[in-house]
Amino acid sequence: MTRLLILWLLAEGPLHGYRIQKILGDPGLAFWFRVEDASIYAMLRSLVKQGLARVQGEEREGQRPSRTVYRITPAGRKALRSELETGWRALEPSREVFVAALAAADELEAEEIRQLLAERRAALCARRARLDRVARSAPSGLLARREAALLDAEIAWLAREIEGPETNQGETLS
Amino acid sequence: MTRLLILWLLAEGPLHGYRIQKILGDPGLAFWFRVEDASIYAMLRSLVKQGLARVQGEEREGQRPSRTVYRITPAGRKALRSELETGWRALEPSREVFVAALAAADELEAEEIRQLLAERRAALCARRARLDRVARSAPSGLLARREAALLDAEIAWLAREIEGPETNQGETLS
DNA sequence: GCATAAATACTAAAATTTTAGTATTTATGC
DNA sequence: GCATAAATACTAAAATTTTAGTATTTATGC
Repeated sequence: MTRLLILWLLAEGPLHGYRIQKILGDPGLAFWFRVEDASIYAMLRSLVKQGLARVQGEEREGQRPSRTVYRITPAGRKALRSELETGWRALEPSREVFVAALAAADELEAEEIRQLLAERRAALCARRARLDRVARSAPSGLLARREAALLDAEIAWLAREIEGPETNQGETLS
Repeated sequence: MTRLLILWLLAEGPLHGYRIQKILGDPGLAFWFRVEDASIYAMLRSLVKQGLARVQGEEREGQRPSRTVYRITPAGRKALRSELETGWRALEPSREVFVAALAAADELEAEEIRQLLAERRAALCARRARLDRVARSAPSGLLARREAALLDAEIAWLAREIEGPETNQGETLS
């Protein structure tokens, strides 16, 4: 994912690692992605090693440390296209810890679970409210509309789990 | 996530790596998680290193290679509890390549996008059908009901994106 | 004007995940 | 009965991600 994001940014013009840090840290993008600073630099080195990017040169502003500027290569553009196609088609299993925690629900008691689900609902509602504020600066409307649909669905599901066992007639929480 | 899953399985009794492989490979679990074989062995070594598990001994069946059996330690049980609590609370940004690909939608043309979205809808519908078959053997009902809610929401969203631009009056696809 | 905090531009090492195997043993088809 | 495929139980190395920094420069508060 980091690879795809960085190739995508480089496709629009040469950049240095720190600039990429700032771009990905902007609320419009950080809402969706979390890429550690160190991963950016590691990925840039890896792209160069694979011939997908190359060092364009060094830049310096005032007395600040100098910055290494990277530029995408033609091979990098091809790689971006192919990563995009596989990315669009990818149906990956979730890597969320929350999903693993749900699987292990039998380790917790029903009341504890209800409490944690309520906490999650509050957190998701907060994220939903933030989404409305960030949607305008989203890199793509598709992304924002999908996120809204998924958040609404999960919030509705949580409400059913928290309040619903009676209406679900007799279904247990785990 | 691998850490949480393996601690969870070990909490129910001593296991060898290959057994964990088989358990996680069972359709009931593999539907939700994808853990590479090699990660299991690496994680077991890491758990031992951190004192969360220990080697109980070697087992051997017939002429097959011997298996190293691991057992959770009290520290491991504590770690499981704490991973569970943080896992339940975790609100992680997605690591799906698809999301990055959506962000980079501007690299593709509208017609190409429509095509890819249709493919995804088909793939999600297939997964939705499989879910109905697997739900019974899910490690927790919470997991299955959440997945159903999210899949339905994404399928509905895709339908809107694919067919809807006219009804969305003038909204563009990206 | 001086102390403290924040920003700048990174790196090194550890942890984890992925890719690509290995070498043997048992099952299966003809 | 023999060849081939599949299962068993893993390992090594590369790629990637995370954690925890570094050393300087500029901004901010009093």
